[in-house]
Amino acid sequence: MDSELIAAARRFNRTVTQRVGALDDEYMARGRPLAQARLLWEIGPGGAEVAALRARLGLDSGYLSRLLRTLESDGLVTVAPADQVGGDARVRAAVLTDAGRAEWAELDKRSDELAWSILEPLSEQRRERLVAAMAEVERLLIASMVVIEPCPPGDPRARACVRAYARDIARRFDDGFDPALSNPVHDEELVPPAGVFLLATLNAEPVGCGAVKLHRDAPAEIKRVWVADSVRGLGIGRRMLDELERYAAERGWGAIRLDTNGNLTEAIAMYRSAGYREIEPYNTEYYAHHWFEKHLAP
Amino acid sequence: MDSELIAAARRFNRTVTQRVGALDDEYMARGRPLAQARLLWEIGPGGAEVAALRARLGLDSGYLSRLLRTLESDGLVTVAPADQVGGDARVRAAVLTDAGRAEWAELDKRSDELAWSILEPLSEQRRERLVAAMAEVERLLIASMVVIEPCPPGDPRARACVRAYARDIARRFDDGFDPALSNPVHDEELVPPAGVFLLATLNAEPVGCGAVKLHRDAPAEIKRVWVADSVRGLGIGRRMLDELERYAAERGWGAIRLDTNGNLTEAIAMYRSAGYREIEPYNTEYYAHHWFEKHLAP
DNA sequence: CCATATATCTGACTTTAGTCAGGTATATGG
DNA sequence: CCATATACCTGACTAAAGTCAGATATATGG
Repeated sequence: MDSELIAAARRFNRTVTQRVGALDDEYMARGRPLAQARLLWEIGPGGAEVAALRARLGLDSGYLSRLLRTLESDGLVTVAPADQVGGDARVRAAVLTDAGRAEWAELDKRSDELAWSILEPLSEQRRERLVAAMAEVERLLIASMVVIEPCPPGDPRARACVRAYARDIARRFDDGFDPALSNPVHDEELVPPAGVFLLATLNAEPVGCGAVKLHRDAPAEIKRVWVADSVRGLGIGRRMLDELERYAAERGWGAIRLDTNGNLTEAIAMYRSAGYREIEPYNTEYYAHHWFEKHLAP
Repeated sequence: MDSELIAAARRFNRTVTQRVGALDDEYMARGRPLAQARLLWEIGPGGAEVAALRARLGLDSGYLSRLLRTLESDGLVTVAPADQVGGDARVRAAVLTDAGRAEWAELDKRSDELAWSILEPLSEQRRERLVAAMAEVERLLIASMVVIEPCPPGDPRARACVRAYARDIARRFDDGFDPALSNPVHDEELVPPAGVFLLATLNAEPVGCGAVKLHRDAPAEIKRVWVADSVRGLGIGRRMLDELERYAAERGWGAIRLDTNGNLTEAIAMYRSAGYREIEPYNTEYYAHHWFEKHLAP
């Protein structure tokens, strides 16, 4: 723990978060209780399902219901069954009324004003620097908020990642990707003690995955490393790799391998920079052009 | 208003302040009501006067009193007359007890932990980048929070600035600074309509000043431009200059002048970059080596 | 000494935020 | 069709946050 870095991060938390956060709330509230204002904002011009609002704002179901009733009786919102095709009749969605839309537009305007009130006193050059630094902080904080945890491969979030992974490689491989031609990976192989499936999430949304098979009497094998576009370039892939290696090393494996397609150039660069060395083919994977191995410290 | 910059600042406000802010509060609270925790934190190991706490936390006087009673009855704090020499017997100060100090240390530790929990998931390189960007955001936000407003030259904050200004130049001039040798500036000259004194404040603390005399039938004259060390390099001096020029221009003056000492090299550079041109001496100021003038657009 | 201002305090109050235990209607797997 | 789960709801409650009108003691200028 570098105490200078920590001190700087603390100063930032204090000055920036507290002050800008308080300003933000003040601008948002407009005489209305903050919870209501936030809810109105979150519903937005396009409306939102009640469950989604609950998740995004982290509210108690009863509390949210009551807030919605208040906004409804103020004529800002209507709550009605969410009529998606073939939808679940229990699910309801909140939609802004005309008055609600006007109020939302006002909040939007005030949000712009707040942002401008921060930038306005600065010279043009400093404005640009501030915005660039803000963007950097934002991206890196997002990176630091990504959590990597074991997850059953059957979990819907895990499935969604694997599907996205398949779509991605189908687009990048020269001849597409037909799972039938590729060596299959079975769920049981990615469940302890045979292996593990790790899921990367950002605010509970899946944004990446990776798996390792712990082969008996053979090096461990990495599979399905994928990172969503939205969080690429933030070091998530590398962290995933580290976690998978650590998992294998902690269980006594001394080496770890993987195969990959020649078109995945950034992935290959990442493997090399992470200490992987190219080796002779150790399997007959149809889509593989390169095979890599890394020795693991015990 | 550049809408791209605004959008970026808004994103920052939302993601960063809301999330980090919420985390911050959570770490701070420790089962105790947040207001109490914040108050305990603000009192700090050195103690603090009640009035100072009220100002810093922006609390209602009655509310603060009650919070202090609660902390007192929890054995964390004692409130007693603030015995400064020759002090005001009404003023009271809060001081942490041993238990309070222990609790404060715990909050301090948790603050470190929170900061580290943000940095920890990142690679060393990204940590450094994040901290650098945080520092940049912080500095520029501080710059943007400085407010420049007219202030009576007799106001204690104005007096404090002028004293600091005199101390500063005394240190920088080759032969010190003796006000008796310098052309005097009287308060009445810095009060409308004869002129104006502008005060720069950061969270109500004075951090800079500047004044302009509106001479009859002669160019306006800038005096006493000073910026506190703590906010130097943030463009405050330049903003002060702009405001003074604007003040004179709006009232019909077409030119503005100033004299300065040759040792104040950054100030001279600033005048030049702001469009001032060196002219012949227009007064007999003992400490002046350079005289500048700028034409003002109507 | 008096009138007025100031620093802090107490008491009485309201609003906001949030929790928890059910209740109703719909969905789902067998 | 039944048991169980789920999505949203209502009612009853608590704690926290904040406001306001005085009360008390001290300061300050005349």
